[in-house]
Amino acid sequence: MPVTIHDVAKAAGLSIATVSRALNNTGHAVSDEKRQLIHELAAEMGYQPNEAARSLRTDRSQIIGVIVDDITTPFTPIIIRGIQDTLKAAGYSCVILNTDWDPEVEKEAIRKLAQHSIKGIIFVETWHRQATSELGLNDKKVVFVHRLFSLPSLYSIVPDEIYGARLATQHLVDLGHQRIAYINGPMNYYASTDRLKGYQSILHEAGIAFDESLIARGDWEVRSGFEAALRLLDHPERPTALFAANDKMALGAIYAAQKLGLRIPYDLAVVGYDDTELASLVQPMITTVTLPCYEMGEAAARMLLELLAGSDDYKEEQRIRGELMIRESCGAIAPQSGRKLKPTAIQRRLTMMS
Amino acid sequence: MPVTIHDVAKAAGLSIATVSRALNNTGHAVSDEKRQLIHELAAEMGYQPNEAARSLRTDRSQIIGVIVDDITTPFTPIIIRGIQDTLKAAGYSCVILNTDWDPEVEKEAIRKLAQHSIKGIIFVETWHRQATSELGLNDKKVVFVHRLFSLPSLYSIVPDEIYGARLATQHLVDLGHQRIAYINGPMNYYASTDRLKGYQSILHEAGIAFDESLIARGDWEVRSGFEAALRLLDHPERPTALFAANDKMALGAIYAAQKLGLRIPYDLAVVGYDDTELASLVQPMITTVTLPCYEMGEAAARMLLELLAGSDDYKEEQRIRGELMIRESCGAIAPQSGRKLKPTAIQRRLTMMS
DNA sequence: ATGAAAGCGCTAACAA
DNA sequence: TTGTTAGCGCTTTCAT
Repeated sequence: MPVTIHDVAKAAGLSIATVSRALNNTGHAVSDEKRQLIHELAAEMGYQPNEAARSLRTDRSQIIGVIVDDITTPFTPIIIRGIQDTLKAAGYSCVILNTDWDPEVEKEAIRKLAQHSIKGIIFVETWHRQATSELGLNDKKVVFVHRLFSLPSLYSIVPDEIYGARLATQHLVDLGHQRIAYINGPMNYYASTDRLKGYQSILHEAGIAFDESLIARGDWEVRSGFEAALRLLDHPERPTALFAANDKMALGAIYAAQKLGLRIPYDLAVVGYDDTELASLVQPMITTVTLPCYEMGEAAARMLLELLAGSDDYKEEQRIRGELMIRESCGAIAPQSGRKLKPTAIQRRLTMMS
Repeated sequence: MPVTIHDVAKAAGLSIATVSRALNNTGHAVSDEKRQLIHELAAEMGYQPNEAARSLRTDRSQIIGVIVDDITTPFTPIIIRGIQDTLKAAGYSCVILNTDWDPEVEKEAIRKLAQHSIKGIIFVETWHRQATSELGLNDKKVVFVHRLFSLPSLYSIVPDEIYGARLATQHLVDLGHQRIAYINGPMNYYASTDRLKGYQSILHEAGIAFDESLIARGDWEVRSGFEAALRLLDHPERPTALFAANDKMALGAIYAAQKLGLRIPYDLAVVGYDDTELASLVQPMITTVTLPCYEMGEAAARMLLELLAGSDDYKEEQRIRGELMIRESCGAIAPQSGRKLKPTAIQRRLTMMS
């Protein structure tokens, strides 16, 4: 039988009201003496306030719902960690619900959360965003992270795809490349359209004419990168560099180049995107741009915390920047590039392996 | 203002008790007519029972706590999905808490869960198992999944490592290999000791003498597999096959072989373990044994459900079997192996790529 | 500064 | 078959 506030009150010879006040650091005055006594007793007796009773009474819990579409992607768990760490520091816990891209399951999840006098909800990569307006969720605070398809919206955190693509492309330009091919992802992803924009903007700034024939489209998978690169490298004026919209397609491109007898990075420099584990595991290790998942999670949690704290100004969509991870596939650390960068731990490891 | 049971009762012209009984399918009799009316009304009004009130009253919630050590491994999210899908079908939701291998955080997590009249807890890969006995968790049902270091115990679900290693080794033996090297993981993992046992048992059954000089140890990372294989392949009687205790080390071994000018799988057949995404992404694609994460999650959830249903017989540790994924690195599908297997979709894809 | 008491929404024992 | 009611453990007015 768990110890209740009554047990503590009895032990202290005080009323439950006083115990509650002492323990909750409410504004209400409690003499230091009794407060101290109560705290000691509570700790000693192992008193754990019953959260169900507390939230029944106050209609607020310290729980945030996190609804994710797919917990098995490489990105989602990291976003969750960012959210959880930030929220934990503020005294909240998370209920994580996985919807598996099923709008019905998502509705059900929202219903579940609504039952629990949840304070707010963070949607991760959620498809069925329209959920907000439905389901009497109006009063709850809602934040979105990592929008994949839907329109830009208030209260959301997304990666700065344009910036990331600019980083990648600029790096290739800095390395002296003029003919830079680009393998894009499927059309309906923001990651595709924005990364293309970033690529184009750097080309423009560098005074390099945009060449449609240097663009191909894949479906994020290795295979599609392989096939796209095969076509791209068949170009009469073969590109000397290639930027792929994700690491898997970059890997496919590397395989294609190797099949054609081209050496990476000497005959073709390759840069990927996402910085998935893959990028630092394969040979050559892939230079890539990080998707700042952890930071996105943090930002989402912070935004929700602000909302919860009563800040009622509209929150604009917030873009989080990733960074360039220079590794082997781009040639930046190869001796003949003319530039010697201080090798990172990963780069040193690589050197020893090859 | 959310609609309560009182609102429904008033609308139906009945007492709240009747509404409660109708909605909860309790044993208590309710006339079909009123039951129907109540259900319609509840749906129409969007009635959501307040879970806090319900669990305050009944001291039981439909929530299961899932405590994981590291949500960012490739395995944990899949285990979670297995747990969640199974539990959801039984009407439970999960609270997922990530401890980041910190025993203090774990204690805190358990405390948090205890406050919420949680029904049971599933620990995933948890280091600090001793938690069970502490913290007044005695009355709660607890199940463990994927023990990494601790002793075998009741109420736990683990992968059948010995079986998996037997699968891998037998495959190599079937392919005609006699000198099969093995790269093990760190000593303190069950995955290491048991996979070694499986390897040895097949050798024994095949009448192949165990040769200590064919064994090396890595730390699960690519680099260690690379170095281990370099040593192993330097053997006067070079092994013709190599089994690595995980996919990353298998990849390292492949790199080592390639560096030595050996062709995979012709000069060296390689089999990995875990079936991480990596295994089907690299060239050559790695033959490997699956770690049945989803099934382990399912089994854990089922075990907890049984416990919750009142089954009070002790549950022995349950071992879940993975399966062999035949791909390129072992030579089983190469023409000169003398055996032609029906290629899987993945294998077909691979053929097209090489 | 402290206590008494109401009541959050619900379930279940008891009455009718 | 239905209704009345106590009370789960807590916070928070209102008294004192």
